[in-house]
Amino acid sequence: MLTIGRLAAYAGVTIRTVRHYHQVGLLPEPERDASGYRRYGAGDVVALIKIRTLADAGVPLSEIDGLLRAGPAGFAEAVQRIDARLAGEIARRQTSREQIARLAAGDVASLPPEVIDYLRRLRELGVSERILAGERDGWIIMAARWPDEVVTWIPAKIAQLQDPRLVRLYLLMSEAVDDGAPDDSLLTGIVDLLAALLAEAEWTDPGEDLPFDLLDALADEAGPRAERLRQMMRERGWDGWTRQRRVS
Amino acid sequence: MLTIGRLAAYAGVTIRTVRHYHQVGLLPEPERDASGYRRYGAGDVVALIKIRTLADAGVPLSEIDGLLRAGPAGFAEAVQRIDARLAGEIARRQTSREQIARLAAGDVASLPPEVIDYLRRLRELGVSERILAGERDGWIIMAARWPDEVVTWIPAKIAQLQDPRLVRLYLLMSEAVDDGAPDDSLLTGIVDLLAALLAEAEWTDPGEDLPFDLLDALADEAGPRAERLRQMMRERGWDGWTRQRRVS
DNA sequence: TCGAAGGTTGACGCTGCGTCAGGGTCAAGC
DNA sequence: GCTTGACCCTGACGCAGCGTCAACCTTCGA
Repeated sequence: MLTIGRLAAYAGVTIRTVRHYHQVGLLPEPERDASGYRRYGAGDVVALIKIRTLADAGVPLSEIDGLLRAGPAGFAEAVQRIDARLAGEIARRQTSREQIARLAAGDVASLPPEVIDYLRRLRELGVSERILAGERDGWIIMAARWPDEVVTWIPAKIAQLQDPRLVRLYLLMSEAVDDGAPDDSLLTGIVDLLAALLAEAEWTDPGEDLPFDLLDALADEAGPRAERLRQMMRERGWDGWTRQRRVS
Repeated sequence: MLTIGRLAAYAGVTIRTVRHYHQVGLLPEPERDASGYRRYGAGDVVALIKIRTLADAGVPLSEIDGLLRAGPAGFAEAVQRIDARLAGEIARRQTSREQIARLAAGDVASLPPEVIDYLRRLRELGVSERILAGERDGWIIMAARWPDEVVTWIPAKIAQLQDPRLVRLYLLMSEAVDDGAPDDSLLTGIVDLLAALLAEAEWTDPGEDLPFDLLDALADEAGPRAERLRQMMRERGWDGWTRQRRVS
């Protein structure tokens, strides 16, 4: 006759595990001795080992009882199911590993390499890190919702960078955000340039259902200076950030 | 300004998930409007997407906050840790798959192939399934505790099967357990044969710390007939099942 | 004005035990 | 007979990451 501790030791589990199996009905409660101790027999050792064998193989406890009672056919079928589940879990973790590998390479929010490349170009042009962070946030939102489309927008964005006036705009804005207290002439220069570019060409509109309001809000959240610029633009008849429209 | 539902939709998560992140402090609670609704900004969308990116990559929620605040070095180190954890989980599940593959082939309690082979030989000799089940249970106990040693005992066991008297003993016992009410002459024959074999040669003793008492108990749990046999053996001066000793 | 759709807090459920609290029991040495 | 240490008992919370009620309030469109 065995105590619960010796039983557990034979099967290589903890006492708590044995009691848990009693609780869920996986292992029947044995007789008690006069002092209330559980007393086990050799058959319990075998039963417990069988349970552990299946549990170690990844079978959920809730299915083990059925498996032990199943015939060869049911057993084989259940084994199939469990193997498929394990395979799925492995696959999920493998994609996770690829994901975090990409995260380690890029930044914290896995963007497609094309976007990463576009951001790199901006940085090389001397655009401020603050502006870059805002750009990246915008792309993060877009990439989350349209992961396949964003990469198709990139060539046009890169082509736009050929225009030295746009580059100059970016640099002026960089100066504005990095300078503690930019004078009004800088802001005026930005607005002039922006208005000129807008007047010249309608921006290519990549789609109607895109969350421009959200991206605009993102820009506005950058701080009071952004709002000031927006106000100045509105005075010249333009509204919005990511899709400017003529107003008034 | 976004409601919780729209925020959740942007990030591709459920409302419950967003609230959970608030609860654990992963995402800061936003302002409320007059009616108590949470109002989110675009920055929250970005923050939530970043969180989900890491969570989808298998990062535990408790580590995500630290990761988002970490510098490149800390980030890389954390990524290393998480990747190692994922690799471990994958490895565990792969061994699980191998395990259940073996279970599907053999029986419910993965025994080493040598033992499976030994049991197959017994079955081919015509030994009863009931006896076989008992034998298998015994081997299960042994294999659980001495997985490496059991395979070394098998050759001797197989060699013993060359003795036609031992085979005959097995068959007589099979008859005894399968027959509803075996007559005493059958039991006497078993005891005679067993005593003769014992008298002739000491069984090879595979080790001192083996749980003979447990195996004996296992045999006894087979039912009253086993106890009867043991009693008859004791009358002839032998005790125990798996390691018989002379008594008196 | 009404109903559907969306929001609020609070709480339990799931897996497989680990761990703590607050005891009783057994065997051995003094 | 007493202490000590190793066991055993029940009961209950905790863990990760939400899903899923329940019971109620708000907003919006017809």
